[in-house]
Amino acid sequence: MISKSEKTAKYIIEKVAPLFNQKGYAATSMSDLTTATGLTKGAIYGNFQNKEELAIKSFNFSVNQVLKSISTHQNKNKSPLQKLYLITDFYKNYYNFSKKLGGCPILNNGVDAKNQNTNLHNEVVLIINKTQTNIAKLIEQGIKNGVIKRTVNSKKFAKRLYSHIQGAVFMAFTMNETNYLDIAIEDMNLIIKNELEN
Amino acid sequence: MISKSEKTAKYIIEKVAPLFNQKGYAATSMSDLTTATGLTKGAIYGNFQNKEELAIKSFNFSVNQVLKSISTHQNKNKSPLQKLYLITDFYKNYYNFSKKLGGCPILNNGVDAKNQNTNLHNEVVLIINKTQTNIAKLIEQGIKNGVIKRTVNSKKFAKRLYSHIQGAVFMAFTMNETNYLDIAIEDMNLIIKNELEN
DNA sequence: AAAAATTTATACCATTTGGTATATTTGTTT
DNA sequence: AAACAAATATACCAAATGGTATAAATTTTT
Repeated sequence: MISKSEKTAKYIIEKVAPLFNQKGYAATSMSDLTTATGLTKGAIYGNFQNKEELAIKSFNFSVNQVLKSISTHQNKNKSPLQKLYLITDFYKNYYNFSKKLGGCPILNNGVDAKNQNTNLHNEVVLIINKTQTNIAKLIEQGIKNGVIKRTVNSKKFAKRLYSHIQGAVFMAFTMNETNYLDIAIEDMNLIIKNELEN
Repeated sequence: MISKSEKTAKYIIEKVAPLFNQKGYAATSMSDLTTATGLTKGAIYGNFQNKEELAIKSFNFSVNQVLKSISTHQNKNKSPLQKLYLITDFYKNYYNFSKKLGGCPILNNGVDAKNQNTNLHNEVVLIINKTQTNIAKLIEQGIKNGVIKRTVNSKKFAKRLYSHIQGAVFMAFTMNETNYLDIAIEDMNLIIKNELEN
């Protein structure tokens, strides 16, 4: 059975996550949160210990939106190599997708939390490591299956891919130009084709 | 003759720029600024209209530190192609270099100002456009000199290079791992060699 | 439906926020 | 050195900050 507070806790996070994502931890005030939810401080502090806990759960909520969507997208193909192409393909629409979340949660919280909120920052690092590990695993699978060159350094490639994508995400958002994503995707697809494929 | 206030204005900016860069505009309070400078609000508001003006001037100060350093580095060679290599080479030490500034001002303010401070964000866009134009000009010079392939799209390449670098800067800082920069530099150098050089 | 437990709203707290008016100090001219 | 101007410090402002104690309302259990 789902309790009342579990429901409202979820409701609060949904309403509040885009705000934290846009404005950052410190710049998002309690009054921002009450107006966004239409609830009072009592309701918020009744469901979360403090602002930080809410911010971290909001970040994880936003990130999970992204991860779930990537995962769904990747289910279109079973080949690890094609799953890699589906990652770059996912980011074709990432500007519009993440705009609904208030921007890319990894980028925004990575920068915002860096010198402000250690716990939140650790959360970001965790997610990045997790994602990179997943990419590396795909490559190792591809190597096993014989579709990816045995010489490829899986961890290094994961870093390359992630770094490349996040750079394009940053540029797309600050310059308000989705073109940056297209360019990076083109780049990555070529790299996968030329350097990975057997 | 340099006036007293010009001196202190400069002093304030120097002391305050890293703070704004680290914490962001909204999260940097006036009391942060007074403690960092050892001055009072009176002194600060006597030299700057408001927090925003100081933040923008601080950003430009930080960015100029970067631009001047790149420029000096580039003076080591006159060939436009070599000047491109000197850009990627500059970023080899960018982690330690920009750490002194409180992080990469472009990255930090690009993300922070995006949904918070339009004027500051416009400043970031201006600098990025300026830098990309400079890169594009180098390529066009290289084409004229016959060292760079005539087929290269200078503006597109500038975007690629900038995006690639900023991605590595983001990853290096959030993951606290300079390795990301090395990987991106290796990548870019190869791209320059394989796609640009005649 | 009554009682108990949970959840939300209200009213408050000390502290801090960006900003200003004015007094005091400092530097510059005469 | 006196008079003037410029720059800095002090004292203040209303509004907003994150957070809490408690009262009121709502669920849940009996």
